[in-house]
Amino acid sequence: MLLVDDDPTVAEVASSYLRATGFVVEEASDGFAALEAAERIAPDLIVLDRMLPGIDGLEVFRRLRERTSTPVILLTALGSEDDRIAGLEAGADDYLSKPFSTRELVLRVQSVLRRSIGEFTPESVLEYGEFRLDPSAHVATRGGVELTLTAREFDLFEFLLKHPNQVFSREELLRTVWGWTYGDLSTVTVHVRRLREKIERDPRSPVLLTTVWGVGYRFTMDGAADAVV
Amino acid sequence: MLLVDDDPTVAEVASSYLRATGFVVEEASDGFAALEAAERIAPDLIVLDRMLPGIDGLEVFRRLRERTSTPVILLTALGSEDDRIAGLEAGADDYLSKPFSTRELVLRVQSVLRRSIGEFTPESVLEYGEFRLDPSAHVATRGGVELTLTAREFDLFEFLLKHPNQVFSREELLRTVWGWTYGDLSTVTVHVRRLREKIERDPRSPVLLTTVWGVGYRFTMDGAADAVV
DNA sequence: CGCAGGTCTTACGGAACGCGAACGATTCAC
DNA sequence: GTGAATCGTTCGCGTTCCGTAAGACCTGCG
Repeated sequence: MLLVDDDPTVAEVASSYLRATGFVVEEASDGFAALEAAERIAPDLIVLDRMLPGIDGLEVFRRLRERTSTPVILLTALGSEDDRIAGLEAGADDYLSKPFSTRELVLRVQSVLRRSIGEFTPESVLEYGEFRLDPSAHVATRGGVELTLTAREFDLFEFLLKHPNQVFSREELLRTVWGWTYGDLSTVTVHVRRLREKIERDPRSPVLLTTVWGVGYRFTMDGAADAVV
Repeated sequence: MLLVDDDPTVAEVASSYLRATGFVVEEASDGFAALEAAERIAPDLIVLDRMLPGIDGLEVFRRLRERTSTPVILLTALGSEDDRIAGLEAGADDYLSKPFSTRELVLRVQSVLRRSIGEFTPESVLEYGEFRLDPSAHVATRGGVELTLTAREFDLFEFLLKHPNQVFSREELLRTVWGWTYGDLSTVTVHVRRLREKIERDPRSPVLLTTVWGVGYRFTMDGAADAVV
Protein backbone atom coordinates (compact mmCIF):
# COMPACT_ATOMS: atom_id res chain seq x y z
CA MET A 1 0.00 0.00 0.00
CA LEU A 2 1.18 3.51 -0.78
CA LEU A 3 0.46 6.39 1.58
CA VAL A 4 0.90 9.90 0.21
CA ASP A 5 0.76 12.82 2.63
CA ASP A 6 3.00 15.82 3.13
CA ASP A 7 2.14 16.21 6.80
CA PRO A 8 4.70 14.08 8.65
CA THR A 9 2.45 13.71 11.69
CA VAL A 10 -0.47 12.36 9.73
CA ALA A 11 1.78 10.12 7.68
CA GLU A 12 3.49 8.71 10.73
CA VAL A 13 0.35 8.01 12.75
CA ALA A 14 -1.59 6.58 9.85
CA SER A 15 1.19 4.40 8.50
CA SER A 16 2.12 3.01 11.90
CA TYR A 17 -1.45 2.04 12.52
CA LEU A 18 -1.87 0.50 9.11
CA ARG A 19 1.29 -1.47 9.66
CA ALA A 20 0.04 -2.63 13.01
CA THR A 21 -3.05 -3.83 11.19
CA GLY A 22 -0.87 -5.92 8.96
CA PHE A 23 -0.41 -3.85 5.85
CA VAL A 24 2.90 -3.18 4.19
CA VAL A 25 3.07 0.56 3.83
CA GLU A 26 5.28 2.66 1.63
CA GLU A 27 5.28 6.42 2.12
CA ALA A 28 5.62 9.40 -0.17
CA SER A 29 5.42 13.06 0.74
CA ASP A 30 4.82 14.77 -2.59
CA GLY A 31 3.32 14.20 -5.99
CA PHE A 32 6.45 13.25 -7.86
CA ALA A 33 7.55 10.79 -5.23
CA ALA A 34 4.05 9.36 -5.27
CA LEU A 35 4.03 8.75 -9.00
CA GLU A 36 7.50 7.33 -8.89
CA ALA A 37 6.66 5.02 -6.01
CA ALA A 38 3.41 3.91 -7.61
CA GLU A 39 5.36 2.93 -10.70
CA ARG A 40 8.05 1.19 -8.75
CA ILE A 41 6.15 -0.87 -6.19
CA ALA A 42 2.77 -1.26 -7.92
CA PRO A 43 0.77 -1.08 -4.69
CA ASP A 44 -2.62 -2.73 -4.33
CA LEU A 45 -4.01 0.47 -2.84
CA ILE A 46 -3.09 4.14 -2.67
CA VAL A 47 -4.13 6.57 0.06
CA LEU A 48 -3.68 10.00 -1.40
CA ASP A 49 -3.87 13.44 0.17
CA ARG A 50 -5.66 15.97 -1.99
CA MET A 51 -3.46 18.83 -0.89
CA LEU A 52 0.11 18.27 -1.86
CA PRO A 53 3.11 20.51 -2.48
CA GLY A 54 4.12 20.63 -6.11
CA ILE A 55 1.53 18.71 -8.09
CA ASP A 56 -1.97 18.78 -6.69
CA GLY A 57 -3.40 15.55 -5.36
CA LEU A 58 -6.13 15.44 -7.95
CA GLU A 59 -3.61 15.87 -10.72
CA VAL A 60 -1.54 13.05 -9.29
CA PHE A 61 -4.67 11.01 -9.21
CA ARG A 62 -5.44 11.65 -12.87
CA ARG A 63 -1.95 10.71 -13.94
CA LEU A 64 -2.17 7.56 -11.91
CA ARG A 65 -5.39 6.65 -13.62
CA GLU A 66 -3.83 6.99 -17.03
CA ARG A 67 -1.68 4.00 -16.54
CA THR A 68 -3.13 1.95 -13.73
CA SER A 69 -6.40 0.92 -12.14
CA THR A 70 -5.12 0.80 -8.60
CA PRO A 71 -7.81 1.72 -6.09
CA VAL A 72 -7.39 5.16 -4.55
CA ILE A 73 -8.71 6.64 -1.31
CA LEU A 74 -8.67 10.40 -1.32
CA LEU A 75 -7.89 12.45 1.77
CA THR A 76 -9.00 16.04 2.01
CA ALA A 77 -8.65 18.73 4.63
CA LEU A 78 -12.19 19.97 4.73
CA GLY A 79 -15.06 17.59 4.54
CA SER A 80 -17.54 19.27 2.26
CA GLU A 81 -19.97 17.17 0.33
CA ASP A 82 -18.95 18.89 -2.87
CA ASP A 83 -15.43 17.64 -2.52
CA ARG A 84 -16.74 14.19 -2.03
CA ILE A 85 -18.82 14.30 -5.16
CA ALA A 86 -15.95 15.78 -7.14
CA GLY A 87 -13.66 13.07 -5.89
CA LEU A 88 -16.06 10.32 -6.76
CA GLU A 89 -16.74 11.75 -10.17
CA ALA A 90 -13.04 11.88 -10.80
CA GLY A 91 -13.07 8.19 -10.00
CA ALA A 92 -11.76 7.89 -6.49
CA ASP A 93 -12.87 4.73 -4.75
CA ASP A 94 -13.51 6.35 -1.46
CA TYR A 95 -13.07 9.54 0.35
CA LEU A 96 -12.05 10.59 3.84
CA SER A 97 -11.94 14.04 5.36
CA LYS A 98 -9.36 15.19 7.87
CA PRO A 99 -9.09 14.87 10.68
CA PHE A 100 -10.03 11.23 10.68
CA SER A 101 -9.63 8.50 13.24
CA THR A 102 -7.35 5.63 12.44
CA ARG A 103 -10.28 3.33 12.78
CA GLU A 104 -12.12 5.18 10.07
CA LEU A 105 -9.13 4.94 7.78
CA VAL A 106 -8.62 1.25 8.35
CA LEU A 107 -12.31 0.64 7.79
CA ARG A 108 -12.28 2.41 4.47
CA VAL A 109 -9.10 0.71 3.40
CA GLN A 110 -10.53 -2.68 4.17
CA SER A 111 -13.80 -1.87 2.52
CA VAL A 112 -12.10 -0.82 -0.68
CA LEU A 113 -9.80 -3.81 -0.69
CA ARG A 114 -12.64 -6.14 0.03
CA ARG A 115 -14.47 -4.77 -2.94
CA SER A 116 -11.54 -4.88 -5.29
CA ILE A 117 -9.66 -7.99 -4.32
CA GLY A 118 -12.21 -10.06 -2.55
CA GLU A 119 -12.60 -11.29 0.95
CA PHE A 120 -9.03 -11.18 2.01
CA THR A 121 -7.72 -8.49 4.29
CA PRO A 122 -4.71 -8.93 6.55
CA GLU A 123 -6.60 -8.08 9.68
CA SER A 124 -8.74 -11.03 10.53
CA VAL A 125 -8.83 -11.59 14.25
CA LEU A 126 -6.85 -10.08 17.04
CA GLU A 127 -5.87 -12.37 19.86
CA TYR A 128 -4.13 -11.50 23.03
CA GLY A 129 -4.15 -13.81 25.98
CA GLU A 130 -7.71 -14.72 26.78
CA PHE A 131 -8.96 -11.78 24.81
CA ARG A 132 -10.22 -12.13 21.29
CA LEU A 133 -11.26 -9.26 19.13
CA ASP A 134 -12.75 -9.45 15.66
CA PRO A 135 -12.91 -5.99 14.10
CA SER A 136 -14.83 -7.02 10.99
CA ALA A 137 -17.52 -8.64 13.07
CA HIS A 138 -17.15 -6.07 15.81
CA VAL A 139 -17.11 -8.71 18.47
CA ALA A 140 -14.88 -8.82 21.53
CA THR A 141 -14.67 -11.78 23.89
CA ARG A 142 -12.80 -12.69 27.04
CA GLY A 143 -12.43 -16.40 27.40
CA GLY A 144 -15.27 -16.98 24.97
CA VAL A 145 -17.61 -14.69 26.85
CA GLU A 146 -18.72 -11.76 24.81
CA LEU A 147 -17.96 -8.29 26.06
CA THR A 148 -20.55 -5.71 25.15
CA LEU A 149 -18.46 -2.75 24.20
CA THR A 150 -19.72 0.43 22.66
CA ALA A 151 -18.23 1.70 19.44
CA ARG A 152 -15.74 3.99 21.14
CA GLU A 153 -14.77 1.45 23.72
CA PHE A 154 -14.19 -1.05 20.98
CA ASP A 155 -11.96 1.34 19.06
CA LEU A 156 -9.97 2.16 22.13
CA PHE A 157 -9.55 -1.46 23.09
CA GLU A 158 -8.59 -2.39 19.58
CA PHE A 159 -5.91 0.24 19.49
CA LEU A 160 -4.49 -0.81 22.83
CA LEU A 161 -4.47 -4.48 21.85
CA LYS A 162 -2.60 -3.63 18.72
CA HIS A 163 0.03 -1.76 20.65
CA PRO A 164 0.54 -3.69 23.88
CA ASN A 165 3.17 -2.81 26.45
CA GLN A 166 3.37 0.69 25.22
CA VAL A 167 2.45 3.93 26.92
CA PHE A 168 0.18 6.44 25.24
CA SER A 169 -0.59 9.92 26.43
CA ARG A 170 -4.12 11.19 26.43
CA GLU A 171 -3.29 13.51 23.57
CA GLU A 172 -1.99 10.63 21.53
CA LEU A 173 -5.05 8.53 22.11
CA LEU A 174 -7.30 11.44 21.32
CA ARG A 175 -5.50 11.89 18.05
CA THR A 176 -5.27 8.30 16.91
CA VAL A 177 -8.44 6.75 18.27
CA TRP A 178 -10.70 9.77 18.12
CA GLY A 179 -9.12 11.52 15.17
CA TRP A 180 -9.14 14.82 17.02
CA THR A 181 -6.37 17.33 16.88
CA TYR A 182 -7.59 19.06 20.01
CA GLY A 183 -10.22 18.41 22.63
CA ASP A 184 -10.96 17.70 26.24
CA LEU A 185 -8.50 15.17 27.58
CA SER A 186 -10.90 13.99 30.23
CA THR A 187 -12.82 12.34 27.43
CA VAL A 188 -10.03 9.82 27.28
CA THR A 189 -9.93 9.44 31.03
CA VAL A 190 -13.57 8.62 31.24
CA HIS A 191 -13.50 6.15 28.40
CA VAL A 192 -10.52 4.40 29.89
CA ARG A 193 -12.47 4.07 33.08
CA ARG A 194 -15.49 2.67 31.29
CA LEU A 195 -13.35 0.22 29.41
CA ARG A 196 -11.74 -0.91 32.64
CA GLU A 197 -15.16 -1.52 34.06
CA LYS A 198 -15.69 -4.11 31.36
CA ILE A 199 -12.36 -5.81 30.94
CA GLU A 200 -10.79 -5.72 34.41
CA ARG A 201 -11.49 -8.30 37.09
CA ASP A 202 -11.31 -5.55 39.66
CA PRO A 203 -11.76 -2.18 38.00
CA ARG A 204 -10.69 -0.48 41.21
CA SER A 205 -7.20 -1.81 40.88
CA PRO A 206 -6.50 -2.27 37.21
CA VAL A 207 -4.03 -4.89 36.10
CA LEU A 208 -4.37 -4.89 32.33
CA LEU A 209 -4.98 -1.28 31.53
CA THR A 210 -2.74 0.57 33.93
CA THR A 211 -2.01 4.24 34.52
CA VAL A 212 1.50 5.51 34.10
CA TRP A 213 1.51 8.53 36.31
CA GLY A 214 2.16 11.78 34.53
CA VAL A 215 2.51 10.01 31.21
CA GLY A 216 -0.56 8.12 30.11
CA TYR A 217 -1.97 4.61 29.85
CA ARG A 218 -0.57 1.24 28.96
CA PHE A 219 -2.11 -2.12 28.17
CA THR A 220 -0.20 -5.12 29.47
CA MET A 221 -0.75 -8.79 30.03
CA ASP A 222 1.12 -9.62 33.21
CA GLY A 223 -1.28 -12.21 34.47
CA ALA A 224 -0.46 -15.89 34.77
CA ALA A 225 -2.69 -16.89 31.86
CA ASP A 226 -0.28 -15.43 29.40
CA ALA A 227 -0.53 -17.68 26.39
CA VAL A 228 0.20 -14.91 24.01
CA VAL A 229 0.51 -15.32 20.28
CA MET B 1 -17.48 -3.79 -24.55
CA LEU B 2 -19.58 -0.82 -25.60
CA LEU B 3 -19.76 2.32 -23.48
CA VAL B 4 -22.56 4.76 -24.22
CA ASP B 5 -22.51 8.17 -22.58
CA ASP B 6 -22.95 11.65 -23.98
CA ASP B 7 -20.87 13.31 -21.28
CA PRO B 8 -17.32 13.36 -22.66
CA THR B 9 -15.76 13.58 -19.21
CA VAL B 10 -17.56 10.56 -17.87
CA ALA B 11 -16.91 8.64 -21.06
CA GLU B 12 -13.23 9.47 -21.05
CA VAL B 13 -12.57 8.70 -17.40
CA ALA B 14 -14.61 5.54 -17.38
CA SER B 15 -13.29 4.14 -20.61
CA SER B 16 -9.66 4.85 -19.77
CA TYR B 17 -10.15 3.11 -16.48
CA LEU B 18 -11.82 0.13 -18.09
CA ARG B 19 -9.02 -0.07 -20.62
CA ALA B 20 -6.42 0.11 -17.87
CA THR B 21 -8.20 -2.84 -16.32
CA GLY B 22 -7.82 -4.78 -19.55
CA PHE B 23 -11.08 -4.36 -21.40
CA VAL B 24 -11.43 -3.41 -25.02
CA VAL B 25 -13.79 -0.46 -25.05
CA GLU B 26 -15.74 1.05 -27.89
CA GLU B 27 -17.52 4.34 -27.28
CA ALA B 28 -20.73 5.89 -28.49
CA SER B 29 -22.19 9.23 -27.51
CA ASP B 30 -25.82 8.94 -28.59
CA GLY B 31 -28.55 6.42 -29.12
CA PHE B 32 -28.17 5.92 -32.85
CA ALA B 33 -24.44 5.45 -32.64
CA ALA B 34 -25.02 3.02 -29.82
CA LEU B 35 -27.43 0.85 -31.78
CA GLU B 36 -25.20 0.96 -34.80
CA ALA B 37 -22.13 0.02 -32.81
CA ALA B 38 -23.95 -2.74 -31.00
CA GLU B 39 -24.91 -4.22 -34.34
CA ARG B 40 -21.46 -3.83 -35.79
CA ILE B 41 -19.17 -5.07 -33.04
CA ALA B 42 -21.52 -7.35 -31.09
CA PRO B 43 -20.06 -6.52 -27.71
CA ASP B 44 -20.20 -8.93 -24.81
CA LEU B 45 -21.42 -6.14 -22.56
CA ILE B 46 -22.99 -2.71 -22.89
CA VAL B 47 -22.74 0.13 -20.38
CA LEU B 48 -25.58 2.47 -21.14
CA ASP B 49 -26.39 5.92 -19.84
CA ARG B 50 -30.06 6.50 -19.26
CA MET B 51 -29.98 10.12 -20.33
CA LEU B 52 -29.01 10.46 -23.94
CA PRO B 53 -29.57 13.05 -26.65
CA GLY B 54 -31.82 11.88 -29.44
CA ILE B 55 -33.23 8.54 -28.43
CA ASP B 56 -33.59 8.06 -24.72
CA GLY B 57 -31.39 5.49 -23.03
CA LEU B 58 -34.39 3.43 -22.08
CA GLU B 59 -35.59 3.31 -25.63
CA VAL B 60 -32.15 2.22 -26.77
CA PHE B 61 -32.27 -0.46 -24.15
CA ARG B 62 -35.60 -1.78 -25.37
CA ARG B 63 -34.47 -1.91 -28.97
CA LEU B 64 -31.32 -3.70 -27.96
CA ARG B 65 -33.33 -6.29 -26.12
CA GLU B 66 -35.43 -6.95 -29.20
CA ARG B 67 -32.61 -8.47 -31.09
CA THR B 68 -29.99 -9.51 -28.59
CA SER B 69 -29.52 -10.67 -25.01
CA THR B 70 -26.28 -8.79 -24.45
CA PRO B 71 -25.93 -7.89 -20.79
CA VAL B 72 -26.58 -4.23 -20.08
CA ILE B 73 -25.49 -2.08 -17.15
CA LEU B 74 -27.59 1.02 -16.84
CA LEU B 75 -26.27 4.34 -15.60
CA THR B 76 -28.77 6.63 -13.97
CA ALA B 77 -28.58 10.11 -12.55
CA LEU B 78 -30.10 9.78 -9.14
CA GLY B 79 -32.56 12.43 -8.07
CA SER B 80 -32.53 14.28 -11.35
CA GLU B 81 -35.93 13.04 -12.37
CA ASP B 82 -38.39 10.26 -11.77
CA ASP B 83 -36.11 7.31 -12.15
CA ARG B 84 -37.79 4.04 -12.82
CA ILE B 85 -35.05 1.98 -11.40
CA ALA B 86 -37.42 -0.43 -9.79
CA GLY B 87 -39.04 -1.25 -13.08
CA LEU B 88 -35.73 -1.68 -14.76
CA GLU B 89 -34.56 -4.18 -12.28
CA ALA B 90 -36.24 -6.86 -14.29
CA GLY B 91 -34.64 -5.83 -17.52
CA ALA B 92 -31.18 -4.49 -16.93
CA ASP B 93 -28.51 -6.77 -15.57
CA ASP B 94 -27.26 -4.14 -13.20
CA TYR B 95 -27.52 -0.45 -12.64
CA LEU B 96 -25.39 2.23 -11.12
CA SER B 97 -26.27 5.74 -10.04
CA LYS B 98 -24.14 8.74 -10.82
CA PRO B 99 -21.81 9.84 -9.54
CA PHE B 100 -20.09 6.53 -9.16
CA SER B 101 -16.51 5.58 -8.58
CA THR B 102 -14.92 4.05 -11.62
CA ARG B 103 -13.85 1.09 -9.58
CA GLU B 104 -17.42 0.47 -8.67
CA LEU B 105 -18.20 0.36 -12.36
CA VAL B 106 -15.41 -2.09 -13.05
CA LEU B 107 -16.63 -4.29 -10.25
CA ARG B 108 -20.13 -4.34 -11.62
CA VAL B 109 -18.83 -5.05 -15.09
CA GLN B 110 -16.80 -7.96 -13.86
CA SER B 111 -19.68 -9.24 -11.81
CA VAL B 112 -22.10 -9.11 -14.71
CA LEU B 113 -19.67 -10.81 -17.04
CA ARG B 114 -18.98 -13.51 -14.53
CA ARG B 115 -22.67 -14.04 -14.14
CA SER B 116 -23.40 -14.15 -17.84
CA ILE B 117 -20.66 -16.67 -18.45
CA GLY B 118 -21.28 -18.92 -15.49
CA GLU B 119 -24.99 -18.62 -15.88
CA PHE B 120 -25.59 -22.30 -16.27
CA THR B 121 -23.59 -23.53 -13.33
CA PRO B 122 -26.33 -24.63 -10.96
CA GLU B 123 -24.17 -24.41 -7.88
CA SER B 124 -24.99 -20.79 -7.35
CA VAL B 125 -27.31 -21.84 -4.57
CA LEU B 126 -26.46 -20.32 -1.25
CA GLU B 127 -26.84 -22.32 1.91
CA TYR B 128 -26.34 -21.19 5.43
CA GLY B 129 -27.70 -23.09 8.37
CA GLU B 130 -31.34 -23.81 7.75
CA PHE B 131 -31.51 -21.08 5.17
CA ARG B 132 -31.34 -21.82 1.48
CA LEU B 133 -31.24 -19.19 -1.18
CA ASP B 134 -31.32 -19.61 -4.92
CA PRO B 135 -30.47 -16.34 -6.66
CA SER B 136 -31.23 -17.53 -10.17
CA ALA B 137 -34.67 -18.75 -9.21
CA HIS B 138 -35.12 -15.93 -6.72
CA VAL B 139 -36.35 -18.33 -4.10
CA ALA B 140 -35.48 -18.32 -0.44
CA THR B 141 -36.42 -21.00 2.07
CA ARG B 142 -35.97 -21.62 5.75
CA GLY B 143 -36.05 -25.28 6.59
CA GLY B 144 -37.81 -26.03 3.32
CA VAL B 145 -40.48 -23.44 3.93
CA GLU B 146 -40.51 -20.73 1.37
CA LEU B 147 -40.02 -17.15 2.43
CA THR B 148 -41.82 -14.61 0.31
CA LEU B 149 -39.24 -11.90 -0.03
CA THR B 150 -39.50 -8.88 -2.25
CA ALA B 151 -36.79 -8.04 -4.73
CA ARG B 152 -34.95 -5.68 -2.43
CA GLU B 153 -35.32 -7.92 0.55
CA PHE B 154 -33.91 -10.75 -1.46
CA ASP B 155 -30.93 -8.73 -2.61
CA LEU B 156 -30.24 -7.62 0.91
CA PHE B 157 -30.57 -11.09 2.32
CA GLU B 158 -28.38 -12.52 -0.39
CA PHE B 159 -25.63 -10.07 0.35
CA LEU B 160 -25.78 -10.72 4.07
CA LEU B 161 -25.72 -14.47 3.58
CA LYS B 162 -22.67 -14.11 1.40
CA HIS B 163 -20.90 -12.18 4.10
CA PRO B 164 -21.91 -13.67 7.42
CA ASN B 165 -20.48 -12.55 10.74
CA GLN B 166 -19.45 -9.24 9.39
CA VAL B 167 -20.69 -5.78 10.17
CA PHE B 168 -21.77 -3.47 7.40
CA SER B 169 -22.64 0.17 7.78
CA ARG B 170 -25.80 1.50 6.24
CA GLU B 171 -23.75 3.43 3.77
CA GLU B 172 -21.93 0.33 2.68
CA LEU B 173 -25.15 -1.60 2.21
CA LEU B 174 -26.66 1.25 0.28
CA ARG B 175 -23.70 1.20 -2.05
CA THR B 176 -23.36 -2.52 -2.55
CA VAL B 177 -26.95 -3.71 -2.43
CA TRP B 178 -28.70 -0.68 -3.85
CA GLY B 179 -25.95 0.56 -6.16
CA TRP B 180 -26.32 4.08 -4.81
CA THR B 181 -23.45 6.36 -4.12
CA TYR B 182 -25.40 8.32 -1.61
CA GLY B 183 -28.94 8.50 -0.43
CA ASP B 184 -31.24 8.27 2.55
CA LEU B 185 -29.75 5.83 5.01
CA SER B 186 -33.10 5.16 6.61
CA THR B 187 -33.95 3.24 3.49
CA VAL B 188 -31.60 0.58 4.74
CA THR B 189 -33.03 0.75 8.23
CA VAL B 190 -36.53 0.15 7.02
CA HIS B 191 -35.60 -2.73 4.75
CA VAL B 192 -33.66 -4.38 7.52
CA ARG B 193 -36.74 -4.11 9.64
CA ARG B 194 -38.91 -5.66 6.94
CA LEU B 195 -36.44 -8.44 6.36
CA ARG B 196 -36.34 -9.18 10.06
CA GLU B 197 -40.09 -9.42 10.04
CA LYS B 198 -39.74 -12.37 7.70
CA ILE B 199 -36.68 -14.24 8.88
CA GLU B 200 -36.61 -13.73 12.62
CA ARG B 201 -38.55 -15.85 15.09
CA ASP B 202 -39.12 -12.79 17.18
CA PRO B 203 -38.57 -9.67 15.10
CA ARG B 204 -38.68 -7.55 18.23
CA SER B 205 -35.50 -9.09 19.52
CA PRO B 206 -33.47 -10.14 16.51
CA VAL B 207 -31.00 -12.97 16.80
CA LEU B 208 -29.84 -13.46 13.24
CA LEU B 209 -29.76 -9.96 11.86
CA THR B 210 -28.54 -7.86 14.72
CA THR B 211 -27.84 -4.18 15.14
CA VAL B 212 -24.39 -3.04 16.14
CA TRP B 213 -24.98 0.31 17.68
CA GLY B 214 -23.27 3.16 15.92
CA VAL B 215 -21.68 0.81 13.41
CA GLY B 216 -24.20 -1.07 11.31
CA TYR B 217 -25.83 -4.47 10.91
CA ARG B 218 -24.53 -8.00 11.13
CA PHE B 219 -25.89 -11.35 10.10
CA THR B 220 -24.97 -14.20 12.42
CA MET B 221 -25.97 -17.78 12.93
CA ASP B 222 -25.90 -18.45 16.61
CA GLY B 223 -28.78 -20.83 16.60
CA ALA B 224 -28.54 -24.53 17.29
CA ALA B 225 -28.53 -25.56 13.62
CA ASP B 226 -25.07 -24.17 13.18
CA ALA B 227 -23.11 -26.70 11.21
CA VAL B 228 -21.20 -24.02 9.46
CA VAL B 229 -17.63 -22.80 9.12
C1' DC C 1 2.64 17.18 56.88
C1' DG C 2 0.67 20.09 53.41
C1' DC C 3 0.44 21.49 48.86
C1' DA C 4 -0.16 21.13 43.84
C1' DG C 5 -0.98 18.86 39.95
C1' DG C 6 -2.60 14.67 38.03
C1' DT C 7 -6.13 11.05 38.10
C1' DC C 8 -10.50 8.79 39.32
C1' DT C 9 -15.38 8.74 39.96
C1' DT C 10 -19.92 10.16 39.40
C1' DA C 11 -23.61 12.53 37.36
C1' DC C 12 -26.00 14.90 33.83
C1' DG C 13 -27.69 17.01 29.56
C1' DG C 14 -27.54 16.83 24.86
C1' DA C 15 -26.95 14.64 20.79
C1' DA C 16 -27.02 10.83 17.95
C1' DC C 17 -29.10 6.71 16.89
C1' DG C 18 -32.35 3.11 15.87
C1' DC C 19 -37.08 1.78 15.69
C1' DG C 20 -41.83 1.70 14.55
C1' DA C 21 -45.71 3.30 12.04
C1' DA C 22 -47.66 5.43 8.40
C1' DC C 23 -47.89 7.91 4.04
C1' DG C 24 -47.62 8.85 -1.05
C1' DA C 25 -45.79 7.31 -5.29
C1' DT C 26 -45.20 3.94 -8.47
C1' DT C 27 -45.70 -0.51 -10.61
C1' DC C 28 -47.80 -4.67 -11.78
C1' DA C 29 -51.64 -7.93 -12.26
C1' DC C 30 -56.15 -8.58 -13.50
C1' DG D 1 -59.15 1.42 -14.49
C1' DT D 2 -58.91 -0.67 -10.07
C1' DG D 3 -56.65 -2.83 -6.31
C1' DA D 4 -52.73 -5.02 -4.32
C1' DA D 5 -47.93 -4.86 -3.59
C1' DT D 6 -43.51 -2.74 -3.24
C1' DC D 7 -40.51 0.88 -2.28
C1' DG D 8 -38.51 5.07 -0.50
C1' DT D 9 -39.35 8.62 2.59
C1' DT D 10 -40.86 11.13 6.76
C1' DC D 11 -41.94 11.92 11.57
C1' DG D 12 -42.24 11.06 16.47
C1' DC D 13 -40.63 8.43 20.23
C1' DG D 14 -37.66 6.03 23.34
C1' DT D 15 -33.08 4.54 24.08
C1' DT D 16 -28.19 4.63 24.10
C1' DC D 17 -24.03 6.78 24.01
C1' DC D 18 -20.79 10.43 24.44
C1' DG D 19 -18.42 14.45 26.14
C1' DT D 20 -17.99 17.60 29.83
C1' DA D 21 -18.08 19.39 34.37
C1' DA D 22 -17.31 19.07 39.30
C1' DG D 23 -15.71 17.12 43.29
C1' DA D 24 -13.08 13.49 45.66
C1' DC D 25 -9.02 11.05 45.67
C1' DC D 26 -4.23 9.95 45.01
C1' DT D 27 0.74 10.70 44.09
C1' DG D 28 5.01 13.05 44.26
C1' DC D 29 7.55 16.56 46.34
C1' DG D 30 9.07 20.11 49.25
